[in-house]
Amino acid sequence: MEYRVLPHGIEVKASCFDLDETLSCGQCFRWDQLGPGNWRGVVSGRTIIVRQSEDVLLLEGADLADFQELWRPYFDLDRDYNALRQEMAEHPVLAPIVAFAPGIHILAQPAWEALCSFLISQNNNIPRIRSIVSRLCADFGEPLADGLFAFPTPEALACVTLEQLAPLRCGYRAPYLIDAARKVADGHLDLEAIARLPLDEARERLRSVKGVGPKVAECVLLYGMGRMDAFPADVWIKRTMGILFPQGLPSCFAHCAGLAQQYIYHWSRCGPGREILQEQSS
DNA sequence: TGCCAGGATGATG
DNA sequence: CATCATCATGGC
Repeated sequence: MEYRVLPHGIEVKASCFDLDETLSCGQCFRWDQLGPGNWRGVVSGRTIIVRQSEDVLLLEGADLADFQELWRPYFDLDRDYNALRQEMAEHPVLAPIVAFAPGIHILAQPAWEALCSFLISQNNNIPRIRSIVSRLCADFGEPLADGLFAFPTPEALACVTLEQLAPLRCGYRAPYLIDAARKVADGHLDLEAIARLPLDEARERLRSVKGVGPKVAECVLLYGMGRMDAFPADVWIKRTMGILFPQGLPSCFAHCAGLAQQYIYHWSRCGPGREILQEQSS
């Protein structure tokens, strides 16, 4: 991964990365598409516009410190996705799935934001998740420039009442958010520490939050805690995604099951997987 | 109108 | 341990 500092931002050469695929595949809910290869988002209280043409990424307005501390890990620019994709492309079942969206990276989102986002996501659809998260930030997050808002802190949400959350229209999930906020704010749930626990212990800790079931826990682990080995392939991919692997699971699942899961999800939602899975189930 | 959407929960066989 | 109704909301 090469990069250089420009007066108006950071330019990165990122092979095997597609901005549109990465930001629209359903792993994040706070990016707005301004055009093809052109997005605006807020991460960790910082606003940015990102453009991509070919394999060149432009982080508009970011300085070197921003890049090193935030955007470089956020976009997971140091992982060898070429090798991962190649490994998956050798598998007969996984190959067409990976080929549908070969440029997906797993974003390293803030754990607290991931927890809230995927609490809201349960039994919900992506456009509505986005609108609820947007209202959550506008109502309880710190205002930034251009009418944007930071994601609200756990402390800010910990003292909020159900009545105050009502305008979000997030339904029965509102008490889940408050429970999570209180547990994080009072130190009962240390997300930084949980991220470093063995996978099964981290799971168990996350599940202590109301509304965090098997699915949400894996999403927080993968998208908010950098655990690429989340979504255990043997119990998850086969059962939940409805994908069968007659030749057995490819070896890459051992260390990047989460990425494979995201590929499969995107493919089953937007790609030919929709029809294929329907035929299988009927 | 009924069904679905990045599910989880509590009750019941 | 498996199944099942229920939960709030909005789009189709």
